[in-house]
Amino acid sequence: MSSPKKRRLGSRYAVLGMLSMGLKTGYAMKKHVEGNLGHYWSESYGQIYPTLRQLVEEGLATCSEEKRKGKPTRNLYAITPSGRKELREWLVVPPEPQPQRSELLLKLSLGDRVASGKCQKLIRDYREQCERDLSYLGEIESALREPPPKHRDQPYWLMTLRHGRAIREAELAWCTETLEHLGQLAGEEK
Amino acid sequence: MSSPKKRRLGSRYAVLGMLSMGLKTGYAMKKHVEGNLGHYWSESYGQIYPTLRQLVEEGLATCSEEKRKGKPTRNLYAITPSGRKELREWLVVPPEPQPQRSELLLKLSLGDRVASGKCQKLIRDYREQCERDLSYLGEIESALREPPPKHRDQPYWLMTLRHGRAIREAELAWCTETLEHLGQLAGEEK
DNA sequence: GAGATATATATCTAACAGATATACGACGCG
DNA sequence: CGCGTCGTATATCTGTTAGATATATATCTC
Repeated sequence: MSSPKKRRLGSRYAVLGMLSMGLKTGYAMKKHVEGNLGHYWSESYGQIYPTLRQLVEEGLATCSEEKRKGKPTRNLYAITPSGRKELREWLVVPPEPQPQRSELLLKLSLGDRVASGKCQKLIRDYREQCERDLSYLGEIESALREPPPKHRDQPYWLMTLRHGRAIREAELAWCTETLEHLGQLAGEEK
Repeated sequence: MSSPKKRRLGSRYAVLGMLSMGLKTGYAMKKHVEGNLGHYWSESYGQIYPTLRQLVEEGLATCSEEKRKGKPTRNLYAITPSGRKELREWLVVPPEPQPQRSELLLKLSLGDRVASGKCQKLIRDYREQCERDLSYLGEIESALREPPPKHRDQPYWLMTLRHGRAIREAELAWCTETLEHLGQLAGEEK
């Protein structure tokens, strides 16, 4: 009885979280994910809109129509006290290890099947991606630090940015190391 | 016309890759993923078995029944030349950035909504997970280095292991740093 | 001989990514 | 002025995937 039920429900709490930050429309949430959370979260319309409807059904959010002259009517959502309660309860549950899936590492692990130059290209492309990510993270960080507004969540956002930076820098170093190893491997088989 | 179609199909190529390593049954593949690939790949029976059947349909693999006295009949699979070809073609395609989803960072970014001790617990639990991962990676690595067999893929497997190590060590350092920041935050609000 | 563990196959549900369809206003451009 | 494109906003569809469960037999352990 009382099976543990490991459903993930990430979208549900991501949406609740954005409601708790004051975001009001599904569209705004999608934009926020793309622009600010992209380095550690992703969300699609296909999850956001049904989730919002479900949250309203369950009483965790409310919805009101805003009719605007000339523009299409839009739905404005807001979190309710029970929504805040459920969010807080979820926030303190330690996350279980998430399934890992790195297409890059899967490809690299099968590198013996292709010419060695192809593997090196894979790693070089990835290194460039990491560098692009790092400059993107830098942009978000300066935007976040600059003006005086100081959003209440700012210190926490900085922690997630530092995480992104730490990971990307470690990957950069790994790319360099791995390119050396691949070079040695190519040399040996001459 | 000719839309790019960004289907991921990771399971398809993971299974093809395992066939190319000589793994013969769905069960063996699942065990291999759990025991050796766990740090960068995951796969479930629900993907492995239908994928094997589909590969046979498409001529990328063959299947033969092995009847054994006393034991249930099992299906033995093998990769075909066209299977190897399709695998090699996929291996050299640079992976597109994969969707990121870190439940830990999502929770941390909303840390303002809970008592500061709860956030610190989240990070401490995660740090322990990283330490467990590191010792698990160390076990795989020593098992891989020890005897003389020297599987042809061994050098590539070591590269993926070094990746896992690099990431976990970076996360460990980030945990320590983040715990300090959280401590300062808790102190300020006194 | 009872119960747990390992081998082996198969299938279901719900969660999720990515794409597409629709509609309207604003903006730029020649 | 008309055209295309971009930004706002909502909605839905398809295919991929995670995780759980059902089944059956052999072997190992107490």
